[in-house]
Amino acid sequence: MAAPEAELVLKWEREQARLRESVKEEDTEDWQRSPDFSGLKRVGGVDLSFIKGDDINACAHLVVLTYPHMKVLYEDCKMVTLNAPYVAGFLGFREAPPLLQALEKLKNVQPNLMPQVLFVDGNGLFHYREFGLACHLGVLSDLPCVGVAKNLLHVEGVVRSEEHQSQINALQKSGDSFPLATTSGRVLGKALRSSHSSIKPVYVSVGHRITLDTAVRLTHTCCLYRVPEPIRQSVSKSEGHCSHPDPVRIQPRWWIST
DNA sequence: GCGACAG
DNA sequence: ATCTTGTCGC
Repeated sequence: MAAPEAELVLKWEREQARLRESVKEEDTEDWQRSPDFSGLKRVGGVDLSFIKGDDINACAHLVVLTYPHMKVLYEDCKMVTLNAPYVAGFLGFREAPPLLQALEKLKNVQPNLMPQVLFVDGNGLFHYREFGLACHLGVLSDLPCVGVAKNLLHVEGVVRSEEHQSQINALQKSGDSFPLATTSGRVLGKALRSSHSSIKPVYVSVGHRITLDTAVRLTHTCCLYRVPEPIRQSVSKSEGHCSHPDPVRIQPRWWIST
């Protein structure tokens, strides 16, 4: 019951190591060098959303927004069935295939709307083996990608310690950040206070074809709220565009006595 | 040894 | 990831 998982994980680890070699940690686009990102017109976001008791069926969502105004240019949502289980550290094998399909579809129907950078819900290089979902999608699509996680993954000495909490408390204003350094000293990501109204940071890391500093700066400019608009709109738009098993219904409020 | 562990 | 309910403040 638990045994077959081990071989799969070994196979996945080898695959991650192989794909890791293709990750580009540099700014490969002209707009990335510009102080105000001039030349950047389209930013994308991808996400999978689930319904309560079901962890194999999901809605794969892709949105493309204008930059810098964050107006919707394109949105696509499709119900998919996932083949791989959720295992922390191997999100890519579960979520990348349907998201790549969505990108492929966009390329076929509206190639002119292909995003110049993609925001991914999850980590990039800030990962056990420096190959999170954002790297996985980046390498396989060859699109610049930024990983933005809402929760801290415990990577090589980076943990939710009192030290970490005090660093969070020191983030005074939107745009402030601190590096996430492993025991060996390598900075794999940054915790960013992305909005004025939220003290809880997001964890930004390189997915592909972008530097960490550019990724953090770009993420900040795409945030109206804590979560960058491309990802936030993917999440919220999934309702109403995907088929839900049951329509909303009124529940009897049994706790009210009459 | 046990638990922690993106979505 | 997803569920739930109220509460607080601008």
